[in-house]
Amino acid sequence: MVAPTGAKAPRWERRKDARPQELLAAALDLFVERGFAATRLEDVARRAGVSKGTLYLYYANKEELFKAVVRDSIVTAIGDAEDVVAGYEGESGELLRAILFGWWERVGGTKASGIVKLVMAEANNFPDLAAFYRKEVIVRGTRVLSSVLERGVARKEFRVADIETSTQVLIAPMLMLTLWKHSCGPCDQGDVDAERFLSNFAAMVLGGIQAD
Amino acid sequence: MVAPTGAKAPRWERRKDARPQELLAAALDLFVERGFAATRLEDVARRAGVSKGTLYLYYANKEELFKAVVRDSIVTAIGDAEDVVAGYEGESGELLRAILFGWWERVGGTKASGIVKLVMAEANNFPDLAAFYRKEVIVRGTRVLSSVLERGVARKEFRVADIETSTQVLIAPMLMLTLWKHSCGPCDQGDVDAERFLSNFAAMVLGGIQAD
Amino acid sequence: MVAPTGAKAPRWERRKDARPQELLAAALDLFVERGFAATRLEDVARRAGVSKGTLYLYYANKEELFKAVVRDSIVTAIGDAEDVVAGYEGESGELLRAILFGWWERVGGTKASGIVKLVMAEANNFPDLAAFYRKEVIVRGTRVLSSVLERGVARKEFRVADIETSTQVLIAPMLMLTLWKHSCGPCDQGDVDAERFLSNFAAMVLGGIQAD
Amino acid sequence: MVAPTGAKAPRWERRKDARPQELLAAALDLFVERGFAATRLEDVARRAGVSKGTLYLYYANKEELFKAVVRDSIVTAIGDAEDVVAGYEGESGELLRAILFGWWERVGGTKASGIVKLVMAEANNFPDLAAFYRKEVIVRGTRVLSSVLERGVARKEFRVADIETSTQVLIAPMLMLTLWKHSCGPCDQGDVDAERFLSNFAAMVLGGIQAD
DNA sequence: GATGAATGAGGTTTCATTCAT
DNA sequence: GATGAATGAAACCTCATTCAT
Repeated sequence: MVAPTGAKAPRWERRKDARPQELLAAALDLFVERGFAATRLEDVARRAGVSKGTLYLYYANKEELFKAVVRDSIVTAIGDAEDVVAGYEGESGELLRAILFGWWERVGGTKASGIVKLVMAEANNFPDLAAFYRKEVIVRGTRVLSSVLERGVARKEFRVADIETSTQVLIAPMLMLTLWKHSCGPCDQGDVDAERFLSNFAAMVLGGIQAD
Repeated sequence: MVAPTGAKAPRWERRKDARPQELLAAALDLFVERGFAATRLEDVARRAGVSKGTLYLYYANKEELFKAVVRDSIVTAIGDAEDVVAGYEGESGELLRAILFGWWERVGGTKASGIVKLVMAEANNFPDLAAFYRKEVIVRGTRVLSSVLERGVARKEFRVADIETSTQVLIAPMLMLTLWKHSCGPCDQGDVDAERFLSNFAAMVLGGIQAD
Repeated sequence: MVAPTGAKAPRWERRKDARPQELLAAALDLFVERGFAATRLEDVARRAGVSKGTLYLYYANKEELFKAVVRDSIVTAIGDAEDVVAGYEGESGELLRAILFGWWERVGGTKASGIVKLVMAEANNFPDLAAFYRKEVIVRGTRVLSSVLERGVARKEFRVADIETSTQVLIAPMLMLTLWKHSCGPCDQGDVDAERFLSNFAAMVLGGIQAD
Repeated sequence: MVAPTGAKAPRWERRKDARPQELLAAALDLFVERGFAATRLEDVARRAGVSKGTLYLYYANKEELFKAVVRDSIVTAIGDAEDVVAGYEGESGELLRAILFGWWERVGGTKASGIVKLVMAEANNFPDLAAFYRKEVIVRGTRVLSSVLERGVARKEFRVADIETSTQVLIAPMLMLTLWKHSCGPCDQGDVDAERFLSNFAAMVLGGIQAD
């Protein structure tokens, strides 16, 4: 017999704590695979190994589940990026590279990037989701990048004419890279070497904006 | 401009002949606006000014309607491109420019480009549509471009190492341009100047492959 | 062969026109029998001899169906009463009797009175329905009665101190009578002779308010 | 006031004993507010400050909980009335007044009267509840009143032709008074002065049946 | 050809009830 | 005793498709 106090976490309790993550993982898989409207909650539940009703213990409805997936997979990453920027002490070029590569590691290069494609495809049909996404992802994501540029300018490490435009220039190819990854089921194009693309891209951008 | 079907068709008969076109136009609008699954046939019918039942007189089901839209808006354009290539007498660089600009005029720059995005977003959920699209659009479209390159090589106007890869290199930015146009509802980026992009693109490509 | 023009209404067309009435009748039956929440639309449809989906061709949802039932069974009666009052030429005491008996004939004495009970029981749970009912039934119904009293006063046939209070005094026993009819399933009281009750009631009231 | 179960029960044990009462109070509140079907057991449990599972330790299911509420709020009052009648030594007119006022104090004038309305509204949908209510409330309640009348007749204090009918005559206005209290959310009538109504009613009835 | 009424499978959501801890 | 996570039947509502007229 083992000492019953404290050490032994009951199997079931562990599952309970893990439930939300299991559900989010299953939902991410299916949302990415089928889109928002075509994903059936029963399938999400089954893939997570629970019943339909259980899903509703954790998420009030389909939209809330989707928001939770977005938060878990993207918003969190943006939050971390914000923290990195806030706490960074070094050179701004390094910081920009770190942010771009971090994004690829956490979002662009993972299943989460499928969410980006999904939103593009279905946002028209679900205005509430579009509003949520715009506020939590587009606005916040844009702000992080802008803040890095501003930091560089303030420290005289960057030289950019217009922060807003420059931010868009940074975002566009990232988006492209993401779409590329997800749009080639029916296109049948070869894969892009994302790492090399990112490296080249960072180099080009920094070449263009670094102060000297 | 489309040549009239027959010179002596009475006016009301033209009306009847126009039915399919009106249906296709309505369907294109709605498919592009809402996607395949989210488009309701009743809405298509209403927009075309007919009843739901009438739609089924012309198209056996939703998928057939979609295929007809694709044929009408994209496959026809590809067919015309094939004809142009087959009948072309001039220099291959000119031909390539004509094909690229023709694509923009007929597809990329029109509502039809929304179909491209739609297929990327929903092909997973409708394997039959994906197969159709691959066969009628991807394969044939790729073949046209390849044939231009082959023609250039054969006439010693182009110098390309690998036809297949070069074709992909041609297609990729076209696709990007298309997606850009349709994916920025939620991205909120500014518009791209497509004409200039195309011109630059054509110049770059031709600069890279032209024999001298 | 019969002349095909005009005269021969096709069987099916007749059914179509009759559909709403059949649905309303079925819905009234079930709403009265089971209450609003406990009535399943599938049962309504089945009782009307159609499928679930058909019901939605005529009524957008459960609440709209209920409103239609109320309109068909009660609001219409109130409207007719309004017309009677507006067009009446005779003595006000006669008019008041006509209104009270008309109400019993059209509502109180019919299945429609079950709606009154239903609203009392469930209005708390369905605020939209309560608002609708208050506006279309309570307010309008009260107004008709008040208008009769006002008419009598204006023509010096009635003598009432306060129109509003007197209207309530008229309504209360009517409501009681209605509830009595519907509340005795579980109460097992004997039936009340409604006609006699109404006669006595009208006599008493008129005795109390008639000018001389 | 309720006599404590046992003199030496420790305080926390009293807490435990109080559980059922807390549950019954919460259930009464919600049943009266929303009706039987629309009341969610989770809400009952939460209002009583326990978990949903705990509720099932005390009551096997929703119907049993409802029966317990009826027993606690109405049947007990009837039982007490039975005891009063059985032990009464005085004049029967006094006894009848005591019974009627006792009913108002314990049931008609309290939340419990909402149960009466609820049963009228939903008994159709829950035959078991209807049977229970009929047996425990209608029959027993009727019997108490009948027994008072019989006592009066036996002691030559009352003079009634038909016990059964007279009992109904007694019950009817009591019921009306109850419904009045609960049915006027949507009716918007002013309140009735219940005490005065009861006094008058008792006087009228006694005037009618008292032997001299 | 044209209509539009009718269908019914399929999706989301709710909630009484159970049971491992 | 107490908990609350889990279940799954059932209800509302949608829409592609059919078919009598």
